[in-house]
Amino acid sequence: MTNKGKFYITTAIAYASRKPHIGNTYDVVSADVIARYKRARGYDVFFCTGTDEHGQKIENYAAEAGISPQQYVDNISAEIKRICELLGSTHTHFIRTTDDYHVKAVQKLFTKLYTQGDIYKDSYEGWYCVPCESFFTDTQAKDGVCPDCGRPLRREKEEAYFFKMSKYQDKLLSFLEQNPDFVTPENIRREMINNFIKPGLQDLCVSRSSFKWGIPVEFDQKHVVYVWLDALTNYITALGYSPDKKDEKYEKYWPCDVHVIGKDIARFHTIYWPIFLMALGEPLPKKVFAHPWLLFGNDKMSKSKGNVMYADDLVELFGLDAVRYYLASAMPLTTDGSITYESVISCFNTDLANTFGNLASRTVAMTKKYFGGTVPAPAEPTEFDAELKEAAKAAYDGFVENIENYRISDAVNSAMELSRRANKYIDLTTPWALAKDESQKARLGTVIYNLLETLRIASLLLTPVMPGACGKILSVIGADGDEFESAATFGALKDGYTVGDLPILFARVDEAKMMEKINGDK
RNA sequence: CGCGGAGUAGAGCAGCCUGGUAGCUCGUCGGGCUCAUAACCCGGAGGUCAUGUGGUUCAAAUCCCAUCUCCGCAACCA
Repeated sequence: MTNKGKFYITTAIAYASRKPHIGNTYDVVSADVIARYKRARGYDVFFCTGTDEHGQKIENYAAEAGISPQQYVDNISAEIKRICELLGSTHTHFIRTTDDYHVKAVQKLFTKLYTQGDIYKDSYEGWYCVPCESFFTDTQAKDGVCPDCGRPLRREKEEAYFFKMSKYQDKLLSFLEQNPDFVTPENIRREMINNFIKPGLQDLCVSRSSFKWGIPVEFDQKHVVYVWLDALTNYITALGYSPDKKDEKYEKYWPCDVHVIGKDIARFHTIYWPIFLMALGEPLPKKVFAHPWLLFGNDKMSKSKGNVMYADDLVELFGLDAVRYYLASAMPLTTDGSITYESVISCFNTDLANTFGNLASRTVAMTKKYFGGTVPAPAEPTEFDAELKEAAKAAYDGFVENIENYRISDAVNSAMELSRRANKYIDLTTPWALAKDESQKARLGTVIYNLLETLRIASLLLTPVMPGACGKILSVIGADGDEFESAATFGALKDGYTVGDLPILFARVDEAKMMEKINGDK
């Protein structure tokens, strides 16, 4: 496989305050699908995810739990890491903002920005809740009470360091105007330009002195670095970046090819992050992919609504491949996606059990029944064969085109479309009828070969999404070493191989029974 | 008030940029097949594409304008 160069992909780091629900993990799954795909194409992939572990909220939660903030984030971070692994994430690095190398790099970079005049000392003013020890914005505090505890807020001031956003505003605007592809989807870019940049950027508060749980400012120890200068810089510190020395890894992988994030933090990634990098004199990332949210039905998932779904439960009920498939296929590009147990069951039965799993099952079964399990060599093609080959080509092209543009659900659907087409091919060619006529043996061989080959192609395409099931199929039909790009060529499957046993990959789910089980567990 | 989306068959979505017989999945009704996980295949029914019987055009879901409804953002909560 030829090396196509490097590919650096990141997810947003998860805030280590609470256990994440399935919607929070979409980042990781979608980034993992892309990372696996890129690796399969021959890229040297660096895939980074991790946890954001500082801040007032964590300090408060730790105090409630009666443990130190460090103990608290150790627990949550381990839990988040476990969930990433449970979901099959193939990240190459898991960063924690409490990691020593990150802390040191952030301190140095803060000092550098201060020394060069991008950071200055002033005071921060906002609505403050004394019991919660938290500041809130005007919109958050619109009723004059704390959005967390409901008690009255009061106007407070504290000393803080600020970053001069205004200084880089024009540069950022022209960058965004000249790089319309920087943000996907495009509407986010318009929103940022119109709402924030054109009216004039406010300087950003980058330190706090009202709480302690954060990275101390080197030259002014009563301050800790506040949020974004700590969190966003993970993308470069993970590669060993520090203002005074750039690691070899940094030189190799930066700039980032794509930051996968939720749309809610688009502002920080398309405005503050590029500006921080400009100030540091480093190249900007190539793309920010801001995906929509995964809603429960039509509602935002929240504990108080009792509609939260977790990765653990879904994987236990449906299996890893199915959960990944659902997430990859159910998320539209610009509007929010939706998940319910019913929709997962329906997707599972329709796409995975009936269409894809059953295609694999019947194809392998016919190979055994008609050819003793040996992959037959193809003979003279007919028009049905040509149509199937065209469909395979279209599936490959569609998959690649879509995934390269981060249209993951469209990519998945391209592959599934091929499976549907193959099921139709079986009806058109009626192999069971051919089998009754000895003179049709060669024709039957061609049909079975074409089906196995189609199965190989569909499986290769879907491997980044469902590595388990697809890997199993490929190994059973003797194609487990095949490169992704061989899916572009119909006929790459070698004949003469004896197929193995294929277990039921996706056993149909009885919706009523499954719902009973789910509701019983609650 | 501002900014960004969305409004297309019972449900979920695509199509809109680059106008030209309204498409996909599920569901539903009818038929076919038996290799397969009661799966698979074919066909039917079902939409005045939010509204304005608005503008541009030979032609508009697609471009323009106005209105209505829903959602998100509105800057220091990640």
